[in-house]
Amino acid sequence: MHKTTILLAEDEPALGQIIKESLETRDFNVLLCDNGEKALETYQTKSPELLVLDVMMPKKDGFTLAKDIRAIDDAIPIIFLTAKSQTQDVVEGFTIGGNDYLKKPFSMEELIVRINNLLNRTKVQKTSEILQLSEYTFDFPKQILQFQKEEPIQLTHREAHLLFHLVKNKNSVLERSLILIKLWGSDDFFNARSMDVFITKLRKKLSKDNSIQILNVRGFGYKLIC
Amino acid sequence: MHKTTILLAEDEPALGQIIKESLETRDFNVLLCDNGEKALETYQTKSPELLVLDVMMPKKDGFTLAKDIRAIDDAIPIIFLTAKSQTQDVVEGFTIGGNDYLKKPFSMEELIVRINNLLNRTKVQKTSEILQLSEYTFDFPKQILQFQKEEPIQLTHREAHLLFHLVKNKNSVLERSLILIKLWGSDDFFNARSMDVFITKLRKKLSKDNSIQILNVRGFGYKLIC
DNA sequence: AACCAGTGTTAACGTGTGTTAACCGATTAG
DNA sequence: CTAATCGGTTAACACACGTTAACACTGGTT
Repeated sequence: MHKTTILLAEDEPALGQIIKESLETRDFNVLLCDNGEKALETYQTKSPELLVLDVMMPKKDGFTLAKDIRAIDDAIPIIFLTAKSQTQDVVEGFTIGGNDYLKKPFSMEELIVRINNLLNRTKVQKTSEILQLSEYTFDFPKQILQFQKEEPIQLTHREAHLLFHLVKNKNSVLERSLILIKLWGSDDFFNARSMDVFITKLRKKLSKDNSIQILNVRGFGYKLIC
Repeated sequence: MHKTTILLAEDEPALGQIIKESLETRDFNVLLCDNGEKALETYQTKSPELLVLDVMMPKKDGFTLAKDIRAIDDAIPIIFLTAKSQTQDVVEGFTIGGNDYLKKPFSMEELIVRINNLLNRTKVQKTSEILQLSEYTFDFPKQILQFQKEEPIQLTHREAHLLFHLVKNKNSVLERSLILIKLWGSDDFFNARSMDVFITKLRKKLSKDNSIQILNVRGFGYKLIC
């Protein structure tokens, strides 16, 4: 599965690391830079989808950096992290287009909310949600599974989601309880039975290619190998 | 020059007055209400362009109020003012669409930035109600659906509205009950059957391009993908 | 008034999806 | 070896949704 890549420019190492880790637990891919120049380089080489920029930074401050990047890409969402001392006028001038800002100190929840907010607005159909599974093509948004050039199989919503999570964690174990909570809302006996049924269904639908297998790891969960 | 009208719902008189005056110096027209019910009334009679709602209010809290108003208008920007105690989950659930939130205490600059931010966004989005759907062109005001250069298909009022909401939420799930309340006024058995019929009609009319599909999400609603 | 076309609702019936149950085999602890 | 547990499979089931057609209502036309 495609992780959204976020460029984080923050010169204070401790804070940068905390934010980075917090975002990573939320399943973002985070590129941490400790000054504006590095951030610009990283932006150009790694093409992140969203920027979180500290305003006060050595080498190149957040606003100047944003200006430079805006000259190349005027759509990418930018979130500024500002200290109290920053004058409001400057901030305001930048809060147009895909921009937002957060005043330090802020909670991680606030940052995550703003990130998701901005991402939702600029979200376009992600080609990366069409996944290749050996000889199968799995289009998650369309809930379609196609073996080679055969007639595509329409998956149900549940099937698609379950498969999606399996693929996301392919070749590593996906915990039962995790998926039960995510798709069914709670890990109880009945939901677990229901999930078994869906595993069976997916196995059948994936049976045309025997290099793909959904393996059970007793007591832990499932592992999709391919 | 046209002043933007903002509805401010805040039960604490002192704070409400401060916010009102600050916004007025920024050339906004402010309608101050000290509870949710009054705010709903004011909304209906005065048609403000943006809402600033305190979450904790007597009579009708900010979230409930927002839900009610969203049923009528799903585009109007809403900013919630939340106390620290508010759980982040609830807040997050509301920070979609035209919503944002501010945690108390906040500075006036912060509020003004967010207001301008949301106003700018909705302005851009509002420009065109002629929507492109893969190979189809959908002119919502004219209720016309055209596939490539073929003869345009005239949609009925209901069809156009239903499609409009699907398109607006494309690639994400549009809740059944939401649309039932918005288009039919209430979510009951018969309206639900009626809606099914319209989904069928739309599917037929959109069938020329099979990259467009209206997928059902059992128990939740529909997802238009394209 | 009688007719008609267009629109939306209701009804009847059919299909699809997810849950539950029943039964079974496999694995592991005692 | 035996019992307990976990997972696999199939089928039955309930109910959400799909489809078609008949019906009712509206407003316009003759």
